[in-house]
Amino acid sequence: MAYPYDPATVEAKWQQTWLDAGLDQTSLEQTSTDQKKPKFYALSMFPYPSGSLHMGHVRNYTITDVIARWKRMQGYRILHPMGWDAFGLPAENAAIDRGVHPAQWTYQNIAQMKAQLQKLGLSLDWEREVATCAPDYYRWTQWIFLQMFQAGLAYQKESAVNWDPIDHTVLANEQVDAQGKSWRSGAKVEKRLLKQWFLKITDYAEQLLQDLDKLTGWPDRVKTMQENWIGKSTGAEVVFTTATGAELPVFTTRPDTLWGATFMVLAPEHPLVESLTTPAQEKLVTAYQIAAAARSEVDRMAEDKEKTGVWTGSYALNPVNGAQVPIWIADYVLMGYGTGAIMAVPAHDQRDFEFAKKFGLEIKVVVQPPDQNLDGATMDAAYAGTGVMVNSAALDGAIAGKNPGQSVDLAVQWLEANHKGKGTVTYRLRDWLISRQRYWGAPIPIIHCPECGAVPVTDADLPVTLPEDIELTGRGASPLTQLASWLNVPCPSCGTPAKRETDTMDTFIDSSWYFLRFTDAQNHQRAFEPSQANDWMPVDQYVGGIEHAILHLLYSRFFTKVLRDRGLLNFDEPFQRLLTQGMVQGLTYLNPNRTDKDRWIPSHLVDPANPVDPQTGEPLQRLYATMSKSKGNGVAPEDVLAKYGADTARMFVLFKAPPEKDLEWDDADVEGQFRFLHRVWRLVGDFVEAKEVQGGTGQKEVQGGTGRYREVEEEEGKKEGKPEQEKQEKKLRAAIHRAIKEISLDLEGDYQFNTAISELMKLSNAIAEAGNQPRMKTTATYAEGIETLILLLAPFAPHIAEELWQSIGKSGSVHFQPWLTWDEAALVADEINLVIQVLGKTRGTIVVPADSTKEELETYAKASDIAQRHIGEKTIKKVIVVPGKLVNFVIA
RNA sequence: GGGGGUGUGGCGGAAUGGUAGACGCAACGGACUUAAAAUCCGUUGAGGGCAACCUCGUGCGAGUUCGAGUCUCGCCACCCCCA
Repeated sequence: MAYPYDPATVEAKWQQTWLDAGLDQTSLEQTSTDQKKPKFYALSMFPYPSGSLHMGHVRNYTITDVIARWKRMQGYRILHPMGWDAFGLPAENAAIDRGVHPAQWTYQNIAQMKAQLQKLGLSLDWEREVATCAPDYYRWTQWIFLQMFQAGLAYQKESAVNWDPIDHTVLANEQVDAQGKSWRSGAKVEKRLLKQWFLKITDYAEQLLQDLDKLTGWPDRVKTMQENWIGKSTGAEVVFTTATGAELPVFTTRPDTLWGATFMVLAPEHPLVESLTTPAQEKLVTAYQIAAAARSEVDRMAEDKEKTGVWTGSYALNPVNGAQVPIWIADYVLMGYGTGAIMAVPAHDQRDFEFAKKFGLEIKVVVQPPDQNLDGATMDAAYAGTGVMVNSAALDGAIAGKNPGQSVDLAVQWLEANHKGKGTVTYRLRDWLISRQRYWGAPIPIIHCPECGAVPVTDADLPVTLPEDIELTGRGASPLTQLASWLNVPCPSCGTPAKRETDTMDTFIDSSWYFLRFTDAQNHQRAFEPSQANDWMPVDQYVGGIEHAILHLLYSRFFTKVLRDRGLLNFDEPFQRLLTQGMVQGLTYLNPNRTDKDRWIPSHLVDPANPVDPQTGEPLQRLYATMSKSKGNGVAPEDVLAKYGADTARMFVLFKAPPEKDLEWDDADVEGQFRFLHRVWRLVGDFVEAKEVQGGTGQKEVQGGTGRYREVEEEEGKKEGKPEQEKQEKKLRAAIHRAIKEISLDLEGDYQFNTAISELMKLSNAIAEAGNQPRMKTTATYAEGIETLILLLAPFAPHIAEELWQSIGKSGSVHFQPWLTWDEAALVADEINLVIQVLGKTRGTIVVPADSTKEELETYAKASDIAQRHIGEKTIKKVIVVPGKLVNFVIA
C-alpha cells in the first residue's frame, strides 16, 4: 500500500472503475431489476442547475448516498437517480445579460454540475437522468396538464394575482412570503387583475389534510406546516341581503354571534361595492379603494395598525334578526379570503371592536361571561372568552363554545332549520396559479380558438416545443407572443385560425412528478409505465431542505392523488419517509456598526486572527450563518474536494451534526476527519504488512515500510502469557460487535450518521489499541476487526473503503458485501462495573462477575469499601438492585 | 396571539428513568526531531483537598421517583410556521 493516503489517486481510480464496470453486478450505477430483492427508492430533491454545486447539495446527496449504499449492502435493489430542475428564470436572465440561449446556458451548467457531482462518489443511476427542460420530459409535463384539464382540474380565471415587478411574472400564493415578497426575486409583489390558469388543488384540500396522518415517516413540523397552510375551518355561511335585494354571503366560524353582528365590512375590491355606494359617499369610497390597492396584504392584515374604512351609505339586513346593519369597506378584509365580506361582531372580535370604536358603531354583547356583566358602551376590548349566550333569541342560555350542544353547533342547526344559512367548511388553501409570463418553461398546451374557446393540443401533437429563434429582452410580454410562426395555428377541433396559449407553466409543476419519471425515465410512449411507478413508488426515503415544506411537497402530493384518480398510480402518497436536512452555515463576519448590505464582510477579506473591517478597521462580529453569496461566507465544494477528497468531505458533513440540524462548517473539523481516514489507512496498511511478514519469511523482527510496525520483543511476549492474549482478543471482539450493533441501530433508527461515525472511530481506536499488544496483528480476531472496520466504513467513505478492501486481498466490490450482523454473545463481558449508589448518588464502581445474581450483587455491594464508607452506622431501609447495572442503598 | 421546535463543557455534539459530557474539535503538557510539520502518549465541566476523595453542575422554579438531562406542571430566552 502506498503511503501516505492520497485521496486524489484513490478516488479517481475507483470512480473510473465503478463507471467502467458497465452492466455487470459490480456497477453501483445500474439499478437492479432483480425482483426477488425488496426495493428501496432513495431520492434527493433534484437541484436547479445553477452551474456550481454548493455545500447544501453536498450534504443532501451524501445523506441519500449513504442510505442507498447501506440498503444495497442489506440486499435491497436500489433506485437512486438524479436529475435537473432545469426550467426557471435564471436561465432567462442569463440569456438577457449575456446573450446566450437559455437552453445552452442550462445544458452547460448541467454538464459542469454533473462533473462535480461525479467527484462526490455518489452511486447514482445516470441512465435515468432527466432534465425538466428537455422536450422528452416536458412533453409529459404537458400531457399531465392535459389530464388535469380533461378532469376539470385546470381552468382559466380572471383574478387579482401576485405580480412580481422584477421577474415580470405572476406567482402562486405559496411563492409569496409573509412580508409579501417574492420567494425568488425578493420583490414586493403587486396585485394585478389578470386572466390566468389555475389548478384546482382545493378539490383535494380535505384529502391532502387527512392523508397527513399516513405520513408516519415525516417530521411533525412539516406536517403541521402543511396543516396550517391548508387551514381548514368549520363554521357557517350566512347570506345578508341589501336593500336592493343583492345577496352578500359571509363565512363565519362563529355563527352563534350572528345576533351581535352590528355592521358588515366588504373588501374594497368587492364587486358589489360600486352598486352599494350612495352618491354622497362615492368620492370617499373611490379614494379609499385606490389607497387600498396600493397596499400589500400583509400590511392590510396587521393587527396592530390603526383601522381605516369608509361607509358605502347602504345597509344590509341581518338575516337572523332583521336588523339594519351599515355596510362599510375596509382594507383588513381581503377579497381573496372567503367571500370578501364579513359580518362584524365588535363585542367579541378585537379587530371589529377597534373598527366600531373608531367609527362609533354599535357594540352589542351576545356572550356574557360568568364573572362580570359586559356592556357594549363601556367595554374597552372585545371579549372572546367563554360564557352564556344572551340577546340571541333561540340561542339564549346556551353555553358559548364549539362543542356539540354548545352555541356554535346550535346556531348552525338553527340556521339550517330556518333556511338562513348552512354549516360549511372552508380552507385557507387557494387554487394553484400556474401560468407564468415567461419563456423558459413548459408551454401550456392549449390553443385559443375564437369558435371553440380553450382547446387542448392533441396528445399526438405533444410536445408543444419552445421555439428557439427568439429574442429575450425581459421587458413586456413573453417572447412567445411575438413569434407569429409559432403563435398562429389552426384550431385542433374546428380548423379555424387560432392562437396558442403563450404562458408557460410554473416550474413547480415540472418537479411535481419527476420522482415518477425516474421509475421509467427512458419511456418514449408514456410519462411512465404504471407498473414501473407502482413497483418503485412510493419513495422510501426523500431527503431535502425544509424550505420545501409547503411548496414542492404539497404540490407533489396533489399530483400523486390526481394521477391516482386517473388510474395511473395505486398509492396515495409519494414520499414515505422525509428527512429535512439542516442548512450548511459558514463562518460569517458582521460589522455591527453598519446596517446596509455591506455589513457582511466576505470571509476571504478577513484575517481570522484579527477580524476587522478591511475598510474602516472596526472590529467584526463572528457568527455562523447559512452560506450565501450575499454574506460572502461560502466554502466551495471543489476546493474542499481538491484538498481533502470526497471521502473526507462526506465524513465531515455526516459527523459534524445530526442530519436534520444546521451544520457549522469548520475547517479544523474537516482536518479531523482527514486525520481519521489517514489513521484507518495506516491501520490497514500495518495489518497488511504484518500478514505479509508472517506469511512470508516468518521473521520475528522487521522494520515495516512505514517504520511504524515493529514486532514486539520475544521476552515481553512471554511475560504477558496466553490468558492475557485471550482476554485482549475477547475485548477486541466485543468492540467489533458493539460497533456493528451501534452503527446498524444508528442507521435503522433515525439516520444518526454522526453517532455512527463516532462508533467507527471507537472501533478504530480499539483496533489500534489491540495492535499494540504482542502478536495481536496476526490473530483472526484482529483480521475480523480490520475487515469489519472497512465494511462499516463503506457507505460513508466509499472510495477509501473500496481501496482498503482490495488491499487486504478481497475480491469484488466492498459495496456489494452483505451488511454485517452482530453476535450478541460477543458483547457479553465476564466482568462488569457495578455502580454503587447511596440515596441515588453514585459513590463509585466495583468490578463483579457479569453473571452474578441479584442477591450476589447486593452482597458484593454491601461488602464494598465504597458502601461501607457512605453507610457507616446508618440503617439500610431498602436496597434497589438493577441487574448488570447498579445497587442503590436507601438509608435512614 | 395560536401552533411547533430548541436550550447540556471553550466549541460541535453523546446519553432505553440508572456512573452526565461518548466521539470529535480546540487548548495545554510530554515523546520523536538540529528544528518544524506530521505522528504518538497524556491532561482538560467548575470549585476544594498533599491525597484517598468531597461539594456543585444539563436555561429558571416546583413536583413525581430509591434515582431526573430524560417524566409532569409553571416560568424565561431564542428559532421556525401561521396570524
